[in-house]
Amino acid sequence: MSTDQPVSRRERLRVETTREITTIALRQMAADGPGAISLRGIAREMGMTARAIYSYFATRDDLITALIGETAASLADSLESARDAVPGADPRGRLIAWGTALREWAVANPEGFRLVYGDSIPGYQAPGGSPVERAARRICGGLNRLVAACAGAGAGHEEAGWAAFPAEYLAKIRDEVPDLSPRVAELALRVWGRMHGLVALEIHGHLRPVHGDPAALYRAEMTELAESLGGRAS
Amino acid sequence: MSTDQPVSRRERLRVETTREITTIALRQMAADGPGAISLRGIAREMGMTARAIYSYFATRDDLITALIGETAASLADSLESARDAVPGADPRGRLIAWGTALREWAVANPEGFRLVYGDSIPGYQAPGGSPVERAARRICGGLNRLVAACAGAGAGHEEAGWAAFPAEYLAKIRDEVPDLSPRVAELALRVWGRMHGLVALEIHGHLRPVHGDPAALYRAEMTELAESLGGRAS
DNA sequence: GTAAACAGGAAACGCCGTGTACTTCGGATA
DNA sequence: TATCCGAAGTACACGGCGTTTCCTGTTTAC
Repeated sequence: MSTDQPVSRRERLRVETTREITTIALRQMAADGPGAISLRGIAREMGMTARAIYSYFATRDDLITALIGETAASLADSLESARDAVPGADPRGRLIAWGTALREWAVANPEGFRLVYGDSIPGYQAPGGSPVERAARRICGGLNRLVAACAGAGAGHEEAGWAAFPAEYLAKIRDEVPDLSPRVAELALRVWGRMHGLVALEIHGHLRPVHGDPAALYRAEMTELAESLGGRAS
Repeated sequence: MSTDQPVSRRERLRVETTREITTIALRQMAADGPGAISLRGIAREMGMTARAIYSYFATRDDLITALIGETAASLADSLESARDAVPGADPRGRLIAWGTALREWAVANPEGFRLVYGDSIPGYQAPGGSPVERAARRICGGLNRLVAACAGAGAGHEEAGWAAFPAEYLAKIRDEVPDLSPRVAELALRVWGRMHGLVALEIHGHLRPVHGDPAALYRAEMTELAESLGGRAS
Protein backbone atom coordinates (compact mmCIF):
# COMPACT_ATOMS: atom_id res chain seq x y z
CA MET A 1 0.00 0.00 0.00
CA SER A 2 2.39 2.69 1.18
CA THR A 3 5.35 3.31 -1.10
CA ASP A 4 8.26 3.46 1.31
CA GLN A 5 10.88 1.20 -0.19
CA PRO A 6 12.81 -1.04 2.16
CA VAL A 7 16.07 -0.63 0.26
CA SER A 8 18.35 -1.89 2.99
CA ARG A 9 19.32 -5.50 2.91
CA ARG A 10 18.40 -5.92 6.53
CA GLU A 11 14.94 -4.53 5.91
CA ARG A 12 14.42 -6.87 3.01
CA LEU A 13 15.50 -9.90 4.97
CA ARG A 14 13.24 -8.86 7.78
CA VAL A 15 10.22 -8.75 5.52
CA GLU A 16 11.08 -12.10 4.01
CA THR A 17 11.57 -13.76 7.38
CA THR A 18 8.30 -12.31 8.65
CA ARG A 19 6.51 -13.70 5.62
CA GLU A 20 8.13 -17.08 6.14
CA ILE A 21 6.97 -17.15 9.75
CA THR A 22 3.36 -16.32 8.93
CA THR A 23 3.34 -18.71 5.98
CA ILE A 24 4.52 -21.61 8.10
CA ALA A 25 2.10 -20.65 10.86
CA LEU A 26 -0.82 -20.60 8.43
CA ARG A 27 0.23 -23.99 7.12
CA GLN A 28 0.45 -25.38 10.66
CA MET A 29 -3.00 -23.98 11.35
CA ALA A 30 -4.52 -25.42 8.18
CA ALA A 31 -3.02 -28.79 9.04
CA ASP A 32 -3.76 -29.18 12.74
CA GLY A 33 -6.03 -26.32 13.73
CA PRO A 34 -5.44 -22.93 15.29
CA GLY A 35 -4.43 -24.47 18.60
CA ALA A 36 -1.51 -26.24 16.98
CA ILE A 37 0.28 -23.03 16.06
CA SER A 38 3.46 -23.00 18.13
CA LEU A 39 6.48 -20.74 18.07
CA ARG A 40 8.73 -23.70 18.69
CA GLY A 41 7.20 -25.63 15.83
CA ILE A 42 7.66 -22.73 13.44
CA ALA A 43 11.23 -22.19 14.58
CA ARG A 44 11.98 -25.89 14.21
CA GLU A 45 10.69 -25.84 10.66
CA MET A 46 12.78 -22.77 9.91
CA GLY A 47 15.91 -24.24 11.46
CA MET A 48 16.06 -21.56 14.13
CA THR A 49 15.78 -21.22 17.86
CA ALA A 50 12.32 -20.51 19.21
CA ARG A 51 13.66 -17.35 20.75
CA ALA A 52 14.49 -15.98 17.30
CA ILE A 53 10.81 -15.50 16.50
CA TYR A 54 10.69 -12.84 19.17
CA SER A 55 12.64 -10.50 16.91
CA TYR A 56 9.59 -10.44 14.65
CA PHE A 57 6.64 -10.91 16.97
CA ALA A 58 6.87 -9.75 20.56
CA THR A 59 4.63 -12.55 21.74
CA ARG A 60 2.69 -15.48 20.45
CA ASP A 61 -0.55 -13.55 20.57
CA ASP A 62 0.93 -10.88 18.33
CA LEU A 63 1.64 -13.56 15.77
CA ILE A 64 -1.90 -14.88 16.12
CA THR A 65 -3.27 -11.39 15.66
CA ALA A 66 -1.30 -11.01 12.44
CA LEU A 67 -2.63 -14.34 11.22
CA ILE A 68 -6.20 -13.37 12.03
CA GLY A 69 -5.70 -10.16 10.07
CA GLU A 70 -4.37 -11.97 7.02
CA THR A 71 -7.03 -14.64 7.17
CA ALA A 72 -9.86 -12.15 7.58
CA ALA A 73 -8.50 -10.13 4.67
CA SER A 74 -8.50 -13.22 2.50
CA LEU A 75 -12.11 -13.83 3.49
CA ALA A 76 -13.03 -10.24 2.66
CA ASP A 77 -11.37 -10.64 -0.74
CA SER A 78 -13.43 -13.74 -1.49
CA LEU A 79 -16.66 -12.07 -0.43
CA GLU A 80 -16.07 -8.94 -2.45
CA SER A 81 -15.06 -10.70 -5.61
CA ALA A 82 -18.05 -13.04 -5.37
CA ARG A 83 -20.35 -10.06 -4.90
CA ASP A 84 -18.79 -8.15 -7.80
CA ALA A 85 -19.30 -11.11 -10.11
CA VAL A 86 -23.04 -10.40 -10.01
CA PRO A 87 -24.31 -7.18 -11.66
CA GLY A 88 -25.31 -4.43 -9.27
CA ALA A 89 -28.78 -4.38 -10.77
CA ASP A 90 -29.50 -7.66 -8.98
CA PRO A 91 -29.11 -6.89 -5.29
CA ARG A 92 -30.67 -10.14 -4.12
CA GLY A 93 -28.33 -12.08 -6.39
CA ARG A 94 -25.40 -10.17 -4.97
CA LEU A 95 -26.44 -10.90 -1.42
CA ILE A 96 -26.85 -14.59 -2.17
CA ALA A 97 -23.47 -14.65 -3.91
CA TRP A 98 -21.91 -12.99 -0.86
CA GLY A 99 -23.50 -15.47 1.52
CA THR A 100 -22.59 -18.43 -0.64
CA ALA A 101 -19.00 -17.22 -0.83
CA LEU A 102 -18.93 -17.00 2.95
CA ARG A 103 -19.82 -20.65 3.31
CA GLU A 104 -17.55 -21.79 0.52
CA TRP A 105 -14.60 -19.93 1.94
CA ALA A 106 -15.29 -21.45 5.34
CA VAL A 107 -15.56 -24.95 3.93
CA ALA A 108 -12.31 -24.43 2.05
CA ASN A 109 -10.57 -22.88 5.08
CA PRO A 110 -12.26 -24.40 8.10
CA GLU A 111 -9.34 -23.67 10.40
CA GLY A 112 -9.25 -20.11 9.14
CA PHE A 113 -12.91 -19.72 9.96
CA ARG A 114 -12.31 -21.05 13.44
CA LEU A 115 -9.36 -18.73 13.82
CA VAL A 116 -11.35 -15.65 12.87
CA TYR A 117 -14.77 -16.40 14.33
CA GLY A 118 -14.10 -18.88 17.10
CA ASP A 119 -11.67 -18.72 19.94
CA SER A 120 -9.59 -21.76 19.39
CA ILE A 121 -6.48 -20.18 20.83
CA PRO A 122 -6.38 -21.03 24.54
CA GLY A 123 -5.50 -17.76 26.21
CA TYR A 124 -5.88 -15.42 23.30
CA GLN A 125 -7.67 -12.09 23.58
CA ALA A 126 -8.40 -10.05 20.45
CA PRO A 127 -6.91 -6.57 20.63
CA GLY A 128 -9.01 -4.69 18.06
CA GLY A 129 -5.78 -3.86 16.26
CA SER A 130 -5.67 -2.29 12.87
CA PRO A 131 -5.43 -5.05 10.23
CA VAL A 132 -8.06 -7.20 11.88
CA GLU A 133 -10.34 -4.25 12.30
CA ARG A 134 -9.83 -3.16 8.73
CA ALA A 135 -10.92 -6.56 7.44
CA ALA A 136 -13.89 -6.58 9.80
CA ARG A 137 -14.98 -3.23 8.43
CA ARG A 138 -14.71 -4.42 4.86
CA ILE A 139 -16.86 -7.42 5.67
CA CYS A 140 -19.38 -5.60 7.84
CA GLY A 141 -19.63 -2.57 5.58
CA GLY A 142 -20.04 -4.76 2.54
CA LEU A 143 -22.87 -6.68 4.11
CA ASN A 144 -24.61 -3.49 5.20
CA ARG A 145 -24.47 -2.13 1.68
CA LEU A 146 -25.90 -5.33 0.26
CA VAL A 147 -28.74 -5.48 2.74
CA ALA A 148 -29.49 -1.83 2.14
CA ALA A 149 -29.66 -2.48 -1.59
CA CYS A 150 -32.07 -5.36 -1.01
CA ALA A 151 -34.27 -3.88 1.65
CA GLY A 152 -34.34 -0.30 0.45
CA ALA A 153 -33.25 2.74 2.38
CA GLY A 154 -36.05 2.35 4.89
CA ALA A 155 -38.35 5.02 6.11
CA GLY A 156 -36.81 5.77 9.48
CA HIS A 157 -33.74 7.92 9.22
CA GLU A 158 -34.51 9.50 12.56
CA GLU A 159 -31.65 9.54 15.05
CA ALA A 160 -33.62 7.78 17.78
CA GLY A 161 -33.34 4.45 16.01
CA TRP A 162 -29.57 4.49 16.37
CA ALA A 163 -29.71 4.30 20.15
CA ALA A 164 -28.97 0.59 20.21
CA PHE A 165 -25.70 0.97 18.31
CA PRO A 166 -22.41 1.78 20.04
CA ALA A 167 -21.09 5.20 19.03
CA GLU A 168 -17.77 3.82 17.82
CA TYR A 169 -19.37 1.36 15.45
CA LEU A 170 -21.86 3.93 14.32
CA ALA A 171 -19.17 6.36 13.27
CA LYS A 172 -17.42 3.76 11.20
CA ILE A 173 -20.41 2.23 9.55
CA ARG A 174 -22.22 5.46 8.68
CA ASP A 175 -18.99 6.76 7.26
CA GLU A 176 -18.74 3.67 5.06
CA VAL A 177 -22.43 3.41 4.14
CA PRO A 178 -23.70 7.00 4.31
CA ASP A 179 -27.40 6.52 3.65
CA LEU A 180 -27.94 3.77 6.20
CA SER A 181 -31.07 3.52 8.29
CA PRO A 182 -31.15 1.89 11.73
CA ARG A 183 -33.63 -0.60 10.43
CA VAL A 184 -31.23 -1.76 7.76
CA ALA A 185 -28.26 -1.82 10.12
CA GLU A 186 -30.17 -4.07 12.47
CA LEU A 187 -31.39 -6.21 9.61
CA ALA A 188 -27.84 -6.60 8.36
CA LEU A 189 -26.72 -7.97 11.70
CA ARG A 190 -29.58 -10.43 11.71
CA VAL A 191 -28.71 -11.48 8.16
CA TRP A 192 -25.13 -11.95 9.29
CA GLY A 193 -26.30 -14.13 12.14
CA ARG A 194 -28.41 -16.19 9.79
CA MET A 195 -25.49 -16.85 7.51
CA HIS A 196 -23.06 -17.41 10.34
CA GLY A 197 -25.27 -19.93 12.11
CA LEU A 198 -25.39 -22.68 9.52
CA VAL A 199 -21.77 -22.13 8.55
CA ALA A 200 -20.55 -22.29 12.14
CA LEU A 201 -22.56 -25.43 12.82
CA GLU A 202 -21.15 -27.05 9.71
CA ILE A 203 -17.54 -26.06 10.35
CA HIS A 204 -17.67 -27.25 13.92
CA GLY A 205 -19.00 -30.59 12.78
CA HIS A 206 -22.53 -30.36 14.14
CA LEU A 207 -24.34 -30.35 10.80
CA ARG A 208 -22.76 -33.17 8.80
CA PRO A 209 -23.90 -35.98 11.12
CA VAL A 210 -27.40 -34.65 10.74
CA HIS A 211 -27.72 -33.61 7.11
CA GLY A 212 -25.98 -35.02 4.08
CA ASP A 213 -25.99 -31.89 1.95
CA PRO A 214 -25.18 -28.76 3.97
CA ALA A 215 -24.71 -26.81 0.77
CA ALA A 216 -28.32 -27.41 -0.26
CA LEU A 217 -29.55 -26.59 3.20
CA TYR A 218 -27.63 -23.34 3.11
CA ARG A 219 -28.87 -22.57 -0.37
CA ALA A 220 -32.46 -22.95 0.79
CA GLU A 221 -31.79 -20.64 3.71
CA MET A 222 -30.17 -18.01 1.47
CA THR A 223 -33.09 -18.12 -0.93
CA GLU A 224 -35.65 -17.63 1.79
CA LEU A 225 -33.51 -14.95 3.35
CA ALA A 226 -33.29 -13.00 0.10
CA GLU A 227 -37.02 -13.32 -0.44
CA SER A 228 -37.77 -12.14 3.07
CA LEU A 229 -35.81 -8.96 2.39
CA GLY A 230 -38.29 -8.18 -0.32
CA GLY A 231 -35.88 -6.63 -2.80
CA ARG A 232 -36.37 -6.79 -6.54
CA ALA A 233 -34.93 -9.85 -8.21
CA SER A 234 -33.04 -9.34 -11.47
CA MET B 1 -31.02 -43.72 36.06
CA SER B 2 -30.15 -47.41 36.38
CA THR B 3 -30.67 -48.80 39.84
CA ASP B 4 -27.47 -50.75 40.46
CA GLN B 5 -26.30 -49.63 43.88
CA PRO B 6 -22.56 -49.08 44.36
CA VAL B 7 -22.53 -50.50 47.88
CA SER B 8 -18.80 -51.04 48.12
CA ARG B 9 -16.78 -48.42 49.86
CA ARG B 10 -14.33 -48.19 46.98
CA GLU B 11 -17.15 -47.67 44.52
CA ARG B 12 -18.60 -44.90 46.62
CA LEU B 13 -15.28 -43.12 46.95
CA ARG B 14 -14.73 -43.51 43.26
CA VAL B 15 -18.00 -41.79 42.44
CA GLU B 16 -17.26 -38.99 44.86
CA THR B 17 -13.76 -38.42 43.53
CA THR B 18 -15.03 -38.45 39.96
CA ARG B 19 -17.60 -35.84 40.86
CA GLU B 20 -14.96 -33.72 42.53
CA ILE B 21 -12.79 -33.87 39.44
CA THR B 22 -15.56 -32.82 37.08
CA THR B 23 -16.76 -30.13 39.47
CA ILE B 24 -13.32 -28.57 39.70
CA ALA B 25 -12.87 -28.90 35.95
CA LEU B 26 -16.18 -27.15 35.29
CA ARG B 27 -15.17 -24.38 37.65
CA GLN B 28 -11.81 -23.99 35.93
CA MET B 29 -13.61 -23.83 32.61
CA ALA B 30 -16.13 -21.26 33.78
CA ALA B 31 -13.28 -19.16 35.12
CA ASP B 32 -10.70 -19.27 32.34
CA GLY B 33 -12.32 -20.96 29.38
CA PRO B 34 -12.32 -24.50 28.07
CA GLY B 35 -8.66 -24.30 27.09
CA ALA B 36 -7.65 -23.70 30.69
CA ILE B 37 -8.83 -27.10 31.89
CA SER B 38 -5.71 -28.94 32.97
CA LEU B 39 -5.21 -32.24 34.73
CA ARG B 40 -2.33 -30.81 36.72
CA GLY B 41 -4.42 -27.85 37.81
CA ILE B 42 -7.26 -30.07 38.95
CA ALA B 43 -4.88 -32.38 40.78
CA ARG B 44 -3.19 -29.41 42.43
CA GLU B 45 -6.52 -28.15 43.67
CA MET B 46 -7.36 -31.60 45.00
CA GLY B 47 -4.01 -31.98 46.71
CA MET B 48 -3.05 -34.93 44.57
CA THR B 49 -0.54 -35.87 41.94
CA ALA B 50 -1.55 -35.47 38.32
CA ARG B 51 -1.17 -39.21 37.98
CA ALA B 52 -4.15 -39.75 40.26
CA ILE B 53 -6.56 -38.36 37.71
CA TYR B 54 -5.67 -41.16 35.36
CA SER B 55 -7.40 -43.62 37.65
CA TYR B 56 -10.65 -41.89 36.75
CA PHE B 57 -10.18 -40.63 33.22
CA ALA B 58 -7.84 -42.46 30.88
CA THR B 59 -6.90 -39.26 29.12
CA ARG B 60 -7.61 -35.58 29.17
CA ASP B 61 -9.98 -35.89 26.24
CA ASP B 62 -12.04 -38.42 28.15
CA LEU B 63 -12.46 -35.87 30.90
CA ILE B 64 -13.42 -33.24 28.34
CA THR B 65 -15.97 -35.61 26.85
CA ALA B 66 -17.54 -36.12 30.24
CA LEU B 67 -17.69 -32.37 30.77
CA ILE B 68 -19.30 -31.83 27.38
CA GLY B 69 -21.90 -34.42 28.26
CA GLU B 70 -22.74 -32.79 31.56
CA THR B 71 -22.80 -29.32 30.09
CA ALA B 72 -24.98 -30.34 27.17
CA ALA B 73 -27.37 -32.08 29.57
CA SER B 74 -27.65 -28.90 31.59
CA LEU B 75 -28.44 -27.01 28.41
CA ALA B 76 -31.09 -29.56 27.46
CA ASP B 77 -32.65 -29.20 30.92
CA SER B 78 -32.87 -25.43 30.50
CA LEU B 79 -34.40 -25.71 27.06
CA GLU B 80 -36.99 -28.26 28.07
CA SER B 81 -38.11 -26.48 31.19
CA ALA B 82 -38.40 -23.20 29.30
CA ARG B 83 -40.48 -24.89 26.65
CA ASP B 84 -42.71 -26.60 29.19
CA ALA B 85 -43.42 -23.29 30.89
CA VAL B 86 -45.51 -22.32 27.86
CA PRO B 87 -48.76 -24.20 27.23
CA GLY B 88 -48.67 -26.69 24.38
CA ALA B 89 -51.53 -24.89 22.70
CA ASP B 90 -49.14 -22.10 21.77
CA PRO B 91 -46.52 -23.77 19.59
CA ARG B 92 -44.97 -20.51 18.41
CA GLY B 93 -44.67 -19.32 21.97
CA ARG B 94 -42.99 -22.57 22.89
CA LEU B 95 -40.52 -22.26 20.07
CA ILE B 96 -39.69 -18.70 21.04
CA ALA B 97 -39.28 -19.75 24.67
CA TRP B 98 -36.95 -22.52 23.58
CA GLY B 99 -34.86 -20.17 21.45
CA THR B 100 -34.76 -17.52 24.14
CA ALA B 101 -33.65 -20.11 26.68
CA LEU B 102 -30.86 -21.14 24.33
CA ARG B 103 -29.46 -17.64 24.23
CA GLU B 104 -29.93 -17.04 27.92
CA TRP B 105 -28.21 -20.26 28.85
CA ALA B 106 -25.33 -19.36 26.54
CA VAL B 107 -25.01 -15.87 27.99
CA ALA B 108 -25.03 -17.33 31.49
CA ASN B 109 -22.57 -20.11 30.56
CA PRO B 110 -20.46 -18.70 27.75
CA GLU B 111 -17.62 -21.11 28.35
CA GLY B 112 -20.05 -23.99 28.41
CA PHE B 113 -21.44 -22.90 25.07
CA ARG B 114 -17.95 -22.75 23.65
CA LEU B 115 -17.19 -26.16 25.10
CA VAL B 116 -20.25 -27.76 23.54
CA TYR B 117 -20.54 -25.93 20.23
CA GLY B 118 -17.05 -24.69 19.53
CA ASP B 119 -13.83 -26.56 19.51
CA SER B 120 -11.87 -24.73 22.10
CA ILE B 121 -9.95 -27.83 23.04
CA PRO B 122 -6.87 -27.96 20.83
CA GLY B 123 -6.73 -31.50 19.55
CA TYR B 124 -10.11 -32.74 20.69
CA GLN B 125 -12.36 -34.90 18.57
CA ALA B 126 -15.86 -35.77 19.70
CA PRO B 127 -16.38 -39.52 19.99
CA GLY B 128 -20.14 -39.84 19.59
CA GLY B 129 -20.14 -41.41 23.05
CA SER B 130 -23.30 -41.99 24.93
CA PRO B 131 -23.89 -39.04 27.31
CA VAL B 132 -23.02 -36.40 24.74
CA GLU B 133 -25.13 -38.08 22.13
CA ARG B 134 -28.02 -38.46 24.52
CA ALA B 135 -28.04 -34.73 25.24
CA ALA B 136 -27.74 -33.94 21.55
CA ARG B 137 -30.77 -36.10 20.87
CA ARG B 138 -32.79 -34.39 23.55
CA ILE B 139 -31.95 -31.01 22.08
CA CYS B 140 -32.37 -31.97 18.45
CA GLY B 141 -35.48 -34.01 19.00
CA GLY B 142 -37.03 -31.27 21.07
CA LEU B 143 -36.44 -28.71 18.39
CA ASN B 144 -37.85 -30.97 15.71
CA ARG B 145 -41.01 -31.46 17.71
CA LEU B 146 -41.41 -27.73 18.23
CA VAL B 147 -40.89 -26.91 14.58
CA ALA B 148 -43.30 -29.63 13.58
CA ALA B 149 -45.90 -28.18 15.92
CA CYS B 150 -45.40 -24.74 14.38
CA ALA B 151 -45.14 -25.65 10.74
CA GLY B 152 -47.63 -28.47 10.64
CA ALA B 153 -46.95 -32.02 9.62
CA GLY B 154 -46.24 -31.00 6.06
CA ALA B 155 -47.61 -32.56 2.94
CA GLY B 156 -44.63 -34.59 1.85
CA HIS B 157 -44.30 -37.78 3.81
CA GLU B 158 -42.84 -39.56 0.81
CA GLU B 159 -39.60 -41.41 1.41
CA ALA B 160 -37.74 -39.60 -1.37
CA GLY B 161 -37.48 -36.44 0.67
CA TRP B 162 -35.39 -38.21 3.26
CA ALA B 163 -32.52 -38.80 0.85
CA ALA B 164 -30.50 -35.90 2.18
CA PHE B 165 -30.47 -37.25 5.74
CA PRO B 166 -27.90 -39.76 6.97
CA ALA B 167 -29.48 -43.10 7.83
CA GLU B 168 -28.14 -43.08 11.36
CA TYR B 169 -29.64 -39.71 12.17
CA LEU B 170 -32.85 -40.62 10.45
CA ALA B 171 -33.35 -43.70 12.57
CA LYS B 172 -32.91 -41.74 15.78
CA ILE B 173 -34.97 -38.74 14.89
CA ARG B 174 -37.92 -40.59 13.37
CA ASP B 175 -37.95 -42.80 16.40
CA GLU B 176 -38.15 -39.76 18.62
CA VAL B 177 -40.55 -37.71 16.47
CA PRO B 178 -42.60 -40.32 14.63
CA ASP B 179 -44.74 -38.16 12.37
CA LEU B 180 -41.91 -36.08 10.99
CA SER B 181 -41.78 -34.95 7.38
CA PRO B 182 -38.51 -34.25 5.55
CA ARG B 183 -39.64 -30.70 5.03
CA VAL B 184 -39.97 -30.14 8.76
CA ALA B 185 -36.70 -31.92 9.54
CA GLU B 186 -34.90 -29.61 7.12
CA LEU B 187 -36.73 -26.61 8.45
CA ALA B 188 -35.74 -27.53 12.00
CA LEU B 189 -32.07 -27.55 11.06
CA ARG B 190 -32.42 -24.14 9.44
CA VAL B 191 -34.19 -22.85 12.52
CA TRP B 192 -31.37 -24.24 14.61
CA GLY B 193 -28.86 -22.43 12.42
CA ARG B 194 -30.78 -19.22 12.76
CA MET B 195 -30.75 -19.42 16.53
CA HIS B 196 -27.18 -20.58 16.70
CA GLY B 197 -25.87 -17.81 14.49
CA LEU B 198 -26.68 -14.80 16.61
CA VAL B 199 -25.84 -16.63 19.83
CA ALA B 200 -22.47 -17.80 18.54
CA LEU B 201 -21.59 -14.33 17.29
CA GLU B 202 -22.51 -12.84 20.66
CA ILE B 203 -20.69 -15.43 22.76
CA HIS B 204 -17.54 -15.09 20.68
CA GLY B 205 -17.61 -11.37 21.12
CA HIS B 206 -18.45 -10.33 17.57
CA LEU B 207 -21.84 -8.82 18.30
CA ARG B 208 -21.33 -6.60 21.32
CA PRO B 209 -18.95 -4.16 19.64
CA VAL B 210 -21.54 -3.74 16.95
CA HIS B 211 -24.88 -3.71 18.73
CA GLY B 212 -25.69 -2.57 22.23
CA ASP B 213 -28.65 -4.83 22.87
CA PRO B 214 -28.09 -8.36 21.55
CA ALA B 215 -31.12 -9.57 23.48
CA ALA B 216 -33.42 -7.25 21.55
CA LEU B 217 -31.78 -8.20 18.28
CA TYR B 218 -32.30 -11.85 19.09
CA ARG B 219 -35.89 -11.22 20.14
CA ALA B 220 -36.63 -9.59 16.81
CA GLU B 221 -35.10 -12.54 15.01
CA MET B 222 -37.12 -15.03 17.03
CA THR B 223 -40.32 -13.16 16.37
CA GLU B 224 -39.76 -13.07 12.63
CA LEU B 225 -38.70 -16.68 12.68
CA ALA B 226 -41.87 -17.77 14.45
CA GLU B 227 -43.98 -15.75 12.04
CA SER B 228 -42.24 -17.22 9.04
CA LEU B 229 -43.15 -20.70 10.25
CA GLY B 230 -46.77 -19.72 9.95
CA GLY B 231 -48.05 -21.57 12.99
CA ARG B 232 -51.00 -20.40 15.01
CA ALA B 233 -50.18 -17.96 17.76
CA SER B 234 -51.87 -18.43 21.13
C1' DG C 1 -6.10 -65.51 54.22
C1' DT C 2 -4.37 -64.69 50.13
C1' DA C 3 -4.14 -62.96 45.42
C1' DA C 4 -5.84 -59.82 42.28
C1' DA C 5 -7.58 -55.19 41.34
C1' DC C 6 -7.13 -50.58 42.27
C1' DA C 7 -5.64 -45.72 44.11
C1' DG C 8 -2.06 -42.99 44.25
C1' DG C 9 2.99 -41.12 44.73
C1' DA C 10 7.82 -40.05 42.52
C1' DA C 11 10.18 -39.09 38.77
C1' DA C 12 10.88 -38.70 34.07
C1' DC C 13 10.02 -37.49 28.83
C1' DG C 14 9.03 -34.30 25.50
C1' DC C 15 6.24 -30.66 24.48
C1' DC C 16 5.04 -25.44 25.20
C1' DG C 17 5.84 -19.88 25.80
C1' DT C 18 8.99 -16.84 27.61
C1' DG C 19 13.23 -14.49 30.02
C1' DT C 20 18.35 -13.57 30.48
C1' DA C 21 22.94 -13.36 28.84
C1' DC C 22 25.99 -13.43 25.22
C1' DT C 23 27.71 -13.55 20.35
C1' DT C 24 27.64 -12.12 15.50
C1' DC C 25 27.20 -9.11 11.89
C1' DG C 26 24.94 -5.33 8.75
C1' DG C 27 25.14 -0.53 8.11
C1' DA C 28 25.52 4.30 9.24
C1' DT C 29 28.97 7.42 10.68
C1' DA C 30 33.72 9.67 12.11
C1' DT D 1 38.68 2.79 6.17
C1' DA D 2 37.89 2.01 11.02
C1' DT D 3 34.44 2.18 14.49
C1' DC D 4 30.47 1.58 16.97
C1' DC D 5 25.28 0.68 17.56
C1' DG D 6 21.60 -2.04 17.26
C1' DA D 7 19.33 -5.93 15.40
C1' DA D 8 19.36 -11.02 14.66
C1' DG D 9 20.43 -15.04 16.59
C1' DT D 10 22.16 -18.86 19.93
C1' DA D 11 22.45 -21.29 24.42
C1' DC D 12 20.37 -22.13 28.48
C1' DA D 13 16.95 -21.89 32.16
C1' DC D 14 12.22 -21.69 34.28
C1' DG D 15 7.78 -23.17 35.03
C1' DG D 16 3.73 -25.31 33.04
C1' DC D 17 1.54 -28.92 30.39
C1' DG D 18 -0.19 -34.23 29.22
C1' DT D 19 1.37 -38.62 29.66
C1' DT D 20 4.17 -42.82 30.99
C1' DT D 21 6.71 -46.07 33.90
C1' DC D 22 7.63 -48.04 38.11
C1' DC D 23 6.51 -48.58 42.63
C1' DT D 24 3.74 -48.95 47.20
C1' DG D 25 -0.10 -49.54 50.05
C1' DT D 26 -5.05 -50.55 50.52
C1' DT D 27 -9.47 -52.68 49.31
C1' DT D 28 -12.09 -56.22 47.44
C1' DA D 29 -13.21 -60.98 45.99
C1' DC D 30 -12.63 -65.70 46.31
